Amino acid sequence: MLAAAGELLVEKGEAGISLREVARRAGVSHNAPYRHFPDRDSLLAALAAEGFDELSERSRQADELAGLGQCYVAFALEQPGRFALMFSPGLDKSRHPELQAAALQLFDLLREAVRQAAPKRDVQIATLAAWSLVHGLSQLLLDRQLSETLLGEQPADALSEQVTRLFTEGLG
Amino acid sequence: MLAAAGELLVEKGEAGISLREVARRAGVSHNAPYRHFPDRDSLLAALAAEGFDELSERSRQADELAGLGQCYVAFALEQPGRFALMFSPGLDKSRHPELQAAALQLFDLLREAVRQAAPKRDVQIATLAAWSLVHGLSQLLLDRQLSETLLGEQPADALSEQVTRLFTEGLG
DNA sequence: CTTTTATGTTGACAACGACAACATTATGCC
DNA sequence: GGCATAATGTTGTCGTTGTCAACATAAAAG
Repeated sequence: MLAAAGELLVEKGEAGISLREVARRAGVSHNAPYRHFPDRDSLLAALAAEGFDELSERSRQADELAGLGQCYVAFALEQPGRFALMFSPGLDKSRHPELQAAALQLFDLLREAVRQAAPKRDVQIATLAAWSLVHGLSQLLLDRQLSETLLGEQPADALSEQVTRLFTEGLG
Repeated sequence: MLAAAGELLVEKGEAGISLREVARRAGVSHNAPYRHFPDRDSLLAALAAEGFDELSERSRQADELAGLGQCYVAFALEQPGRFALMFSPGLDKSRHPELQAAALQLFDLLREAVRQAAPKRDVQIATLAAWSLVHGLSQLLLDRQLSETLLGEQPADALSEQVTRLFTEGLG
């Protein structure tokens, strides 16, 4: 189920995921998914949680704060549909505890990296700022219409590097 | 139509907007909306464009860069549904030129404010960073599950003030 | 006054999420 | 082995939705 839904997510985005099409791709009847997920939102939540887990896994392999930021932006650009789903306002994290847990795990990682990079700063504020920066940057880069007109032709990873450097310089 | 859709947006969010319910609230038949919008996405695009226009209007009344950032975050918190819609990944801005224009107008405003606040910086990078910061901050604050656990009890506007100040200090 | 245009209506269709009832398979226990 | 229980899959159905087509009406233009 999750594999089929993942394909759909890549092909058509969040709105293109229907339980019936998932079932069709999995080669089962139109109601089989209900034996694994109580409703459509729960399937989406599981997909989103997968995303948080994968991003956490990748983040663990980045050593410093700047690398973690690059990691974040790179993930968003590689898997735009998954990224959008992870922060979809329609998905109420409070009703899907395993999704909430997966998200918090990622943010704990980020907080630790910030703590190590800027021990003198208020960790709360600095973490908030760091996350805001990489998350907002990802969103802007994904919004291709805006990025093309607003930000010339530079490749995305160059931009993300410059922005994150501007930030880490400001911290020190 | 737009008024009825706006109500629905506030009450149930983007996913809760159906053309038929909009028609119902407007007191017309289920297909009347198609005389004004070719499809559902076009109605959403018009709603989103309204949001960009309103935010641009407000931003014009803020004088300095920091105030503009506060303005952005405040708007997102006041009208979460509208804000989410404005940046909904499902809405292809390239297929709705008036939406794209409304969005670009807002970003031009931001760029001018950045140019004035930090004349020595690379305007492109600084604007990108500034937008990323306020946008990401808005998203994090809207994601209540994350904000409650990650950021203690501080009121949102206090957080946004501290974060924007951290950023403007870093610029100078 | 007539023609065109804007707007609204009715009816239909396929797809969807969700529910209920039933069938099948697997698993654990004796 | 054999049987009970849970897990999983299926068929059928309902209400809702987006969208299309055909038709009706009102407003505006000539």
